[in-house]
Amino acid sequence: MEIIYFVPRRMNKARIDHLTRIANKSGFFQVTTDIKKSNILVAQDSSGDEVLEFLTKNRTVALNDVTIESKSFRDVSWFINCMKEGYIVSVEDNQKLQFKHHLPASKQEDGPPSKKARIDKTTDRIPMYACQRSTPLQHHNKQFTDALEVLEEHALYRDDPNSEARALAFRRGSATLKSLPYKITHVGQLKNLPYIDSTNSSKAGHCKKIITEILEEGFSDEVEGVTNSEFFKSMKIFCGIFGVGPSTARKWFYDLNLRTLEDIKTKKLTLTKDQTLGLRYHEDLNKPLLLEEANHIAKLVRETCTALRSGCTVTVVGGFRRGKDKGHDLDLIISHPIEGNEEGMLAMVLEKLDEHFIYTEKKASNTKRQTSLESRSTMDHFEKCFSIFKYRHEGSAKQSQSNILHLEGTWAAKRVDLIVVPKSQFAFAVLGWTGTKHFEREIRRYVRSEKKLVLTSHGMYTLDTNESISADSEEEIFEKLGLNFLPPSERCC
DNA sequence: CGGCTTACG
DNA sequence: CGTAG
DNA sequence: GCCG
Repeated sequence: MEIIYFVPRRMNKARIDHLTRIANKSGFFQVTTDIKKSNILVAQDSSGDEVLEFLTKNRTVALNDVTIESKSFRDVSWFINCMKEGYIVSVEDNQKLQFKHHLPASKQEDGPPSKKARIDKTTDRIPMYACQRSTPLQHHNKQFTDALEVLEEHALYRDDPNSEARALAFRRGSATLKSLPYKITHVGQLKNLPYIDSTNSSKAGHCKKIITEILEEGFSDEVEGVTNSEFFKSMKIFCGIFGVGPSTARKWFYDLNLRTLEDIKTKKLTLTKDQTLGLRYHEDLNKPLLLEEANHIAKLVRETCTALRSGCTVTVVGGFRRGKDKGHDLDLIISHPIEGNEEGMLAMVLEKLDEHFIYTEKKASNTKRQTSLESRSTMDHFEKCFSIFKYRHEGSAKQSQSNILHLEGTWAAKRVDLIVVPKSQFAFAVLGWTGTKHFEREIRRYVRSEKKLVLTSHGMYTLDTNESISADSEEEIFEKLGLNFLPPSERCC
């Protein structure tokens, strides 16, 4: 049983009464108004120094009764977390109240999340575009971003003409929080955050309401309601099928009253080719692709490519390039240091690895395949391929898994995307296929509206005259766009 | 109130 | 309408 | 839904 004292600084009586009530009901907290009897002080929007100053100024306590050594000083977000989890959770570093003279002792380092370049020096505000900010994979506000992304997903499912734009707004709010190098612990910290706290409007927007709700209650009624709704759950299942998007899923839900994966499988529906395969391999395709498996496939493709044409490069892009250790697919860019030497590689590699591919959906590219007559007519010039790859599991000899025996010939279907590009487009393809999806939208929006240029995964062009702007590396593209370079691991918005 | 990434089948 | 970052 |  922890004895806690709520510091009545920046918390009104009603708030403290409420917290006291839920604490005393918890079974693991006892609230006291006698600070000397407490072992944990809980405060809001305050540093440790501010708490000490407040207590002494209000003569709540004699100086020696409360010291840094004798009590634990914690932010109210820790308390809220405990109430949410139903037990006393460990204190995160950013929930320990800070004392200036203790600074050098513990924390100058804050772990993986990067702290660099987050405030625009001229506007004193976090930059508007996610491509101007560092966004690490691991961040401090998952509780809030998960909630906002549920609303984003829900908006995409809804049949409202403005729903895509609303979904985008939720994603932008989420992306702002992911870029913060600290955890949000009180509403005051939301001030001026792009896509969360409007500078103009005085009334709280939707994103801000959700975050506030979670700060105060530990959860959001609206988000919980959406998550548990039959509509959301069914739409999530349906859209989890390769080849099925919101439109098809809505028809199944509303017109045919279907709800579960079983409904889809048993009902004889008219399915597209993608959907048929999406259903057939649903279990495999919805199991995560592990980094080790991805590297194995990449190695096979790389060896095949270099054998076909020496000098060929095969680059892992997508989520794995950003540093993820699992993903839903593998994205590979095939290229060659000599312009033109990449031509025909996709067809060759698909033929060579024919028995590894269950399904291949090939796509051409047009953009500036110049002088339409000669190169256009010549052939099936495909340069993109979305495939389902037959991944054979490795050595069944391993004894490590007690009962699970990997039989020889056991395999799983995995999504693999192959993209072939000439050297001149390589940097743009790498930038365009490394993601995230939101990062791509943001950098393209920035390029168009701030630089009057158009950015695609093939190149960059002036908006008015359509002149091409070349680049040989991602760094060069960022540089030409006036952006600080962000390594892939900091594009996780 | 307009705009919201871009390109492929 | 669906796919991709 | 949020921004200019």
